[in-house]
Amino acid sequence: MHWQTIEPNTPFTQTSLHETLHGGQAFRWTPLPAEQAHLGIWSTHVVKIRLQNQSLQAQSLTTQTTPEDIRQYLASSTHWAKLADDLPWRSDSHLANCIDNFRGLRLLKQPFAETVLAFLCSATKQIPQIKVMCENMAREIGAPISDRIHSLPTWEQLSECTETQLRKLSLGFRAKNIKKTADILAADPSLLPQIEAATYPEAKAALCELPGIGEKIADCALLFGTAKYEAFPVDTWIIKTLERRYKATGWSNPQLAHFGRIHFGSHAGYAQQFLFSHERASPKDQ
DNA sequence: AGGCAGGTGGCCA
DNA sequence: TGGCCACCTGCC
Repeated sequence: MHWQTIEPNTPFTQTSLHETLHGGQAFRWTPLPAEQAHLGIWSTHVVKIRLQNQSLQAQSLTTQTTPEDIRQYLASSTHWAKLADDLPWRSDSHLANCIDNFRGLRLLKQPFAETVLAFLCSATKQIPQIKVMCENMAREIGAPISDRIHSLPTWEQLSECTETQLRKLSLGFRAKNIKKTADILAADPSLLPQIEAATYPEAKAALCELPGIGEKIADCALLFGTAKYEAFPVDTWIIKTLERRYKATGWSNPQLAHFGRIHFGSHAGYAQQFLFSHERASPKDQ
């Protein structure tokens, strides 16, 4: 059990690492202030991460976890600085400011099935509540993987629960959607892998067929779970940003999504994450 | 005490 | 299409 270097000369700053792990892409990370580190859980992995002297280091608490598993989750081989430079910040001073404030921010590549589940929980919920729902599902349904730590349940495991059981996990009205989606996904285990392999428009259309998944949740699942960076989730935060800073007052959500794709380009979802982080951190700042 | 929160789906003009 | 509205739950 020791610290291993995951990325020497990492582009992360403490701020952008923190925002990447705790800013609403993933819901199973805990800050460890005493160690200046972060503890996270995905799939069957339990990992501590810290930034020290421009080096990103990790410690696996599960024996089967390799540095390559961690690099894949963190999308370490993606050239994030180049992706950010390709965004239209030269003609968009607000975007330039957001990129500056969160230099090194990136999009995680989480297990797709877990991302779909977490964002099915996200409807009209804030991050702390989504975390509680994920922990409840893991504790009560998921498989144990480490000392008092459980994986998120698989869709197969969820399909074996009743809606009533799920409601006890403070999922609220989301329980019905999760149950119905679980029945569909358990009956066809190839569906999510097929969606992940499809193009963005095909994948989004297929996801929106599932109960409780509309455009916003589909875009989040594709952006954070399949690395399809053209996905541009239109949520309450980005609506506020586009209204106030891009003068898009009174626009419909599809109009806002269209604007995002046109203005920010093929990696609009990456731009969205910078705007989202900035808006969340300083909603009133001009 | 009541409104609101990283939405979606149904219903009605 | 566009505008309600219900839907669980917890926090301010």
